[in-house]
Amino acid sequence: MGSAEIFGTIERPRRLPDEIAQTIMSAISSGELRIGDKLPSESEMSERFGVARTVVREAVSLLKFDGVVDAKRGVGAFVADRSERTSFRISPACFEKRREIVKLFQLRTSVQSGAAALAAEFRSDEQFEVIESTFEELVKANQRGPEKAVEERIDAELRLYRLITEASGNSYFCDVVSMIEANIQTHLRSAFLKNTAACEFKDSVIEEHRAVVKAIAEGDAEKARITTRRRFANAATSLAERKDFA
Amino acid sequence: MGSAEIFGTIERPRRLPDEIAQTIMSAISSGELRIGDKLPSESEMSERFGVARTVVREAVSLLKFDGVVDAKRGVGAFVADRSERTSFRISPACFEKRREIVKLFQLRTSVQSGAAALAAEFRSDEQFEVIESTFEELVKANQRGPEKAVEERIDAELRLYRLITEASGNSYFCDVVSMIEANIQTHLRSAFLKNTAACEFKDSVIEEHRAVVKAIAEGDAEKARITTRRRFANAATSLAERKDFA
DNA sequence: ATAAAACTGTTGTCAGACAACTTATGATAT
DNA sequence: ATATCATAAGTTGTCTGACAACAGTTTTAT
Repeated sequence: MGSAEIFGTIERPRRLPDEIAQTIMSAISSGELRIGDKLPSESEMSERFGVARTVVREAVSLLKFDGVVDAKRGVGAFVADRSERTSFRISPACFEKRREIVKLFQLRTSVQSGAAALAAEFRSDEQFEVIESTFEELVKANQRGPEKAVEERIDAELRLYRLITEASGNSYFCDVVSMIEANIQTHLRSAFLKNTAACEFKDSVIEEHRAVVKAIAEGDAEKARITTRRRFANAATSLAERKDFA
Repeated sequence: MGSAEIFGTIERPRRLPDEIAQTIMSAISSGELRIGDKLPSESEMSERFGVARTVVREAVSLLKFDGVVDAKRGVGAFVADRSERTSFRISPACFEKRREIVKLFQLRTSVQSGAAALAAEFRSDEQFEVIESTFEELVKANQRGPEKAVEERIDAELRLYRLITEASGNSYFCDVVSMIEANIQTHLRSAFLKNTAACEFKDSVIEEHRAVVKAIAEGDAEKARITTRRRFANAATSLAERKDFA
């Protein structure tokens, strides 16, 4: 447990453009820069931040690509309307607070249950075979005891729901889920990987998984939706009840 | 209707870095560049594409920011694992095909119904008042006839579900929904705005909206989820049945 | 008074340079 | 021959300066 405190959060060598993009972005979301406002010129920002103009350009280029700002040659760069945005991104900075993770779990639950419903409807037989065998792996890992097969268990769990999502036939679900999943996982892992796994190590959890797989086997979209939601809602609850959940 | 064919899709002055980022991105998603592969050096790409290195840098910087590639100084840039990605983005290029819009509708349905459920649970009374009055505006606009208040009707509809999403208290839902919404809307608008609106101009639709609002009023999360899903699933169906849906 | 031209400011692109860093190669010492 | 160290080459990160393309404003010429 102490290891988390010894190392703390790694501080990777931040890139200058990312840093500046974040700065501008927070100025926008804080309301300091409102919709339609003109950003300072690249030269001015380069002076103000004390970096080269190329760095500022890269930063602004990120925001343009996300549709956060809109630049007109010869005029300037302006804060775009929120509805112009073309990306959804999870800022790593938000993960200090447990509330953020709970919110991500809510979104995950919603999306994942929708994916399961589609999977029940549109899966191919080949896809289901892989899903079923992955579930069997999960069961087997679970039988080996709480301490032993932690990694295998988590791995099988992740694979299972990734496969289900892919079976939905909708790549948008895959993209959203994998992104949320990755964020939750990394930030949870670094904090208390084993405890989390051990805590969720119950037969009732396996039964919840089984219900999902069964619903998909039967092609029952509605049941797949409900069972998936139940599973993830319970996961969120058991997470929220952890006292070591900083 | 002809106007859409006369003008076709606008071709805005593409930015070079965006173009190159897309190129690299498609090389990755097509499997030409696999996970862990090293990208050509910036100098080499700048030669191959016939652009300055700064342009290539901006392009790569976009991909780095999205977590699609990971660059190490002194070594090179490598294709990252999919799970490292930190953004979900809808590529505008995908909108030629109606299937893509249907897929987006599926995701929208899932997310929006989850947001409605949360809204039913956590909304404040102030928030509900605004939701209710917006619904009243929608009803009023609807009563003015199919041809007259098209804009008002669409506007009220958008506002209504934006408010509901905000009432969920989870900003992630807002971000995802507003992004999907914007994409669907713009690409639908340009094609056949009025017909779509007129086609969905039925009292039954209003009743579906009313059911959602009622569920939120009662604080019934489950009912809010179901009614919202029904509404959006029907919208998707009526869209898919359009013969002028290119 | 009006129209054309020059000027200014901004974004987009280009070219070259150096710093920081990693890896591989070759030289040197044992 | 082997191990160790110095050197060189290659790559990303940053800096500097310049010019092109474009929009808006001011000045000037008719």
